[in-house]
Amino acid sequence: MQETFLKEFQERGYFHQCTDQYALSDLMSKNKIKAYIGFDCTAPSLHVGSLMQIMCLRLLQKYGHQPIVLLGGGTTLIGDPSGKEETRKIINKKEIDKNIKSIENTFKIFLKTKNPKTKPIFVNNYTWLGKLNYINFLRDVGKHFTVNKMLTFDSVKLRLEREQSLSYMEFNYMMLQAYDFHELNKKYKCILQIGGSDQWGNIVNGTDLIKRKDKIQAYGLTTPLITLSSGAKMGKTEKGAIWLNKKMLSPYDYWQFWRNTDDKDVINFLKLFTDLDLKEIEILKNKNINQLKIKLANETTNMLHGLKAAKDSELTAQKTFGEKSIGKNLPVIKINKEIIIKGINILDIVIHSKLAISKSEIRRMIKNNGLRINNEIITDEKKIIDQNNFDNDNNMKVSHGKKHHVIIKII
RNA sequence: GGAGGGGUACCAAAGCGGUCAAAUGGGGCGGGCUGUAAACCCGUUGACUUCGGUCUUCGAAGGUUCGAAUCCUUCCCCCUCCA
Repeated sequence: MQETFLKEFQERGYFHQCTDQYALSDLMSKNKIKAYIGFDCTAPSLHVGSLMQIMCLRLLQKYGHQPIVLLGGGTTLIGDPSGKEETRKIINKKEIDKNIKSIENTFKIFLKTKNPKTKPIFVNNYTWLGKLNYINFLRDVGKHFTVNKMLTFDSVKLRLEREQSLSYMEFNYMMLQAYDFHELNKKYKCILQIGGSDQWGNIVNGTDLIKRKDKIQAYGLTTPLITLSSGAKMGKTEKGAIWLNKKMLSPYDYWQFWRNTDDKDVINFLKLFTDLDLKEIEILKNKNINQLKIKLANETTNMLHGLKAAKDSELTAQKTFGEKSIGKNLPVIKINKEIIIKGINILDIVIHSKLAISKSEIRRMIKNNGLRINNEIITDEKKIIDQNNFDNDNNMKVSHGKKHHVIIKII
């Protein structure tokens, strides 16, 4: 079998379902196509949960196909009920537009933008959805949908079964997404939509609509939902989402996220989230698991934040966890010289460091031996911090547990 | 519109006049073991505190009471059945 998009797609573990695998494979090995993935714009950044989709777009480029990135300015106004147990809060258009700009920048990092044949086409479905006329839409598009069938889709069925309310607005979401596909097909000859497995229903509706309305065969392809070995959903952690944006999550924290991957997930993640050759990964398998995690963290961080950020993060981690010294990529919090000369209570300086949000929390940390200054466990909540706690470079390290460290620097 | 059920901390869920800052489980955080892993064990999980206590919290606002998450009134929201 020749090297094709679909082959690597499967080998890397991106494949879940396809409307017609063989026909699509055939088409894609003979022609260069355009394929699209839609993204929600509910936040100013995507998070790791969307990374696999982004990797799919990169793979399209690798094989000479052109990705269309649909930023759902219109559909985000409605809210996709797929995979959600309850209605999301509705956000306004202004906010969405701001989010779109920010997210678009992320794509420009992940995707190659030079080659005119494969550079991503950015579209915002508000452009066409915003103009729709209700009566016309019902006549043109609505007639192709039966409520009987719509009720059988998981996004609807699950809500009904769980007795969670589903508004009429959300109920219409799948029609809008189907219409998006039709629109992109008409405008750009886009023939394939890719999405997470929870998008299957929405995608199939799109191919159906195109078939009925335009008599064109379009395809749908879905990726599996990635859950960690622990069963948790990818992308959301205790501290919040793993954002693909350095303003919202520092490169060091991003690196740490990957560094802390469960043993059982490491090889899969190398396949899913790095560009490493599959043969290379095969060889790497025998390496020390912690070396592999570092490799994974370096590759992923490099892809998003650049080589320097990846290397700095590795070095900082090495210093922090290996030598227990101070690495430069740790977050730095500044403090005024006068405050330190006077002396400041340990509780106040930890609040200042943002490692905790309340003094009670710090008292608890101290009680549980979880707070350290320069690697020394703090046992007295009345301790006063002054110049003597800082090194020659005016730095002091504050640690919350083993993993959370901050540098306090006198200015 | 009618009848019923319900809204409790991050989530689920108990409590139904004082012993309630509120059982229990999950999640989170910390500690131990280890490899910055998993599993397991232990502690902790409203805020402030001079560690004596003080303040705020059981959908919202009022009221009864020495005392309310618990009783009453009004309002808001959710669910089920009927129309």
